[in-house]
Amino acid sequence: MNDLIELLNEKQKQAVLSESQFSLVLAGAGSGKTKTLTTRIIYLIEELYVNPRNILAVTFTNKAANEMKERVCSYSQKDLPLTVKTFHSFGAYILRLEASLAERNQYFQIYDDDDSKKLISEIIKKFDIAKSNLGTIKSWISKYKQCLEDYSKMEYKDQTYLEIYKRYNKALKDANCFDFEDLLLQPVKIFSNYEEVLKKYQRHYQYILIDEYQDTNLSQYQLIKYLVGQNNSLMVVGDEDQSIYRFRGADVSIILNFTEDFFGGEVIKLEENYRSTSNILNLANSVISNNKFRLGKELFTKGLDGDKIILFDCYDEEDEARKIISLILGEHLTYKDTAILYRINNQSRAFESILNKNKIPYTVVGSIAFYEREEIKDAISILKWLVNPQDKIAFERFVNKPVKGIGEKALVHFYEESQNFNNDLFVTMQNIDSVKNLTKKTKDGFIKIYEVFKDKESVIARKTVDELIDYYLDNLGLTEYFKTKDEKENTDKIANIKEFISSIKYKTSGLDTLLLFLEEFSLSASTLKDNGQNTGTVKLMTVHNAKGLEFENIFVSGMESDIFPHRNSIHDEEGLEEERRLFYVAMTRAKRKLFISFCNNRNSFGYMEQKDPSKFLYELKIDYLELKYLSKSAINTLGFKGNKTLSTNFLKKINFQIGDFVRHKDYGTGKIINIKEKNGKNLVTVDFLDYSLMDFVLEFTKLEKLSDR
DNA sequence: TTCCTGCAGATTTTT
DNA sequence: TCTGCAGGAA
Ligand SMILES: Nc1ncnc2c1ncn2[C@@H]1O[C@H](COP(=O)(O)OP(=O)(O)OP(=O)(O)O)[C@@H](O)[C@H]1O
Repeated sequence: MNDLIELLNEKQKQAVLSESQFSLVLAGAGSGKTKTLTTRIIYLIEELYVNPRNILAVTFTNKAANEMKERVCSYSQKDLPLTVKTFHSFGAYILRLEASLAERNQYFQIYDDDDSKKLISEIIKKFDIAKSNLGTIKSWISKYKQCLEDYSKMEYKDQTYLEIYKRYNKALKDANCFDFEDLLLQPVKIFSNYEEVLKKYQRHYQYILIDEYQDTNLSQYQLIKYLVGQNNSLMVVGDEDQSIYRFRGADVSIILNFTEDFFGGEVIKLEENYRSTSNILNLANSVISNNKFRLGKELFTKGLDGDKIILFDCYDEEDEARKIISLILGEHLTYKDTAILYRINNQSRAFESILNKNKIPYTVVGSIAFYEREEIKDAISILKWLVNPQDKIAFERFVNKPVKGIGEKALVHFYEESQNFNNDLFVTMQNIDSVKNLTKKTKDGFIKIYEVFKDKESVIARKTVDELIDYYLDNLGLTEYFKTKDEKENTDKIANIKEFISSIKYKTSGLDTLLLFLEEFSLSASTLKDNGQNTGTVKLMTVHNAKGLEFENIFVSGMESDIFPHRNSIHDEEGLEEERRLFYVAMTRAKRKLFISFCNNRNSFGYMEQKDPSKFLYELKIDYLELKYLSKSAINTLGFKGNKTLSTNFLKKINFQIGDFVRHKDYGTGKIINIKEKNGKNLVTVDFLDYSLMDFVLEFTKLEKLSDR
């Protein structure tokens, strides 16, 4: 144990050994907050002989939770029963045990945003509300739950919304489901209503530790406030400059008010950064210091200056991807130590396609796109409905697929009758004769479904999760349905299902495993596929997803106005400052090399749009920058007077040779017949099939290469 | 009442 | 480029 502690600096040690009941570690990026928290857990177990059962550690993502637990256990070299979860998975865990106190049973399922939206859209049909308001209402409801149903906190007040809210919750209850916000709200309600239950959990979790406390929202805070009783110890760590989840209700003032909320709390500040070179740190600091709403803090490193940060501009997003690739190859960056970060998910497209073309292995981290495919959602819905036959949203995904005459109206009659059977849709099918107004065809459809599921209990007991998916997709006719679709529309649905099935780790049969699988899927679908096969790949992710991570080499891409800061966040100062914090988080992920790029044009909905550099780029201090790959015009625009010349060498390296076939957006396909230098740029001559010869300045033109080498 | 097709409109960030 | 859904055919 001492060996571990000796590796820490004085401030970190102070935190690990702290005897205060409440303590806050407030420190900048890369100062070892997570490491300190983890070491403290080990210290509690190994030195203070705290029973691991009595420890609750809360992390921001499930991945971080697994890693933290893994670290603690590997130090002790055994599987310890400590609880490391996200707020949401902790909430789900409590609800699973106390479901009846929240009017559910233990088989409840968790609705994702899509499911919630479907439920809401059913409800607003009965109101005079346009479909286009669905998104607004969904976020209103989320917000209302996040602030613990405090109507005075809602900016927009509307009695109709409240009425919808009531019906929505009733529908959730009838479906025996919770939405994501419920996972926090309902435990808080339980704790406030049932004192003896609260006491039980207070006794259980004597030591509570929370990472990334700056991104806590009110319901999470209240949950902790309840859990921390007279005798509980609490340590939180965070950095107000890294608060980036305001859109989810995160409130920085919660961390700033810590010493008042938890009276007498000790505050420990870590000021030494162990992650980044000093150029990276200084550059990041030059940006974040533009924020007004911050405490301001010291952050230094004893490390090397390191390389200067390379700032470069690109013609468009594909050019950006190509340049990043040539930098990765040119600078000999190891794939696995390299991450490309971006503001919005769809920026990954260009990177993926160009990385693919160049056969560079990559992993998109935290992308849920795969799990949002029709076939995957259908498979999951079947499983969800198997354990929870009250779930209409799940039922509707497969009940009429392939078509068997069960439409909207038929379902209305069916659901009406289901109320007499405790909303159990399986039992309702069993009693299909009592459903009125069904045509013969429709009724036969229901009977068909019933036949497939009538022995579901024994099938669940017998089959593993992957076998269940296979079995029911086959029997419901979905496999056949997808096969036909694959052929007709040239999709890969069957292949996707195969891939999904093979990624399932659970290999035992039975209801318990199924429940476990579904809970993990609902809470962290995006990390499911992270199965160790991703070593040796370049990582692609949003900046939000990079929170808490570190890489040797970081590319921060798409630093353009409207994207970063995002156009929807620039209307108030707080939004803008949050975007700046996001940029700060992005830069401080880098240990050794940092690259920042932006495009002068970007495709959006098939149109090429001209782009301006992000306003944050003007805040970068030139002392820490390497501008050799930045175009002259960009140097002028950004007001960098360094006046370095553009390296033509760099661009040549990327690609084009005489003899290459290329495609131009307007002129079609052609062959490069000449390349020459002109004013420091590359002038290419292309012989187009449908046009005559054309000259282009390579740097200013989008030419797609058709053949490789 | 169900099914199919063409077209308008969409993209912030996530547990 | 992709997707959901309105509107009309069956
Ligand atoms: N005392 C130390 N000596 C050497 N390395 C350290 C020390 N403390 C932390 N580190 C290293 O510094 C890096 C950053 O640590 P950690 O991720 O815990 O920081 P953090 O404050 O949680 O960062 P962030 O807030 O940016 O997520 C890690 O690689 C960690 O191993």
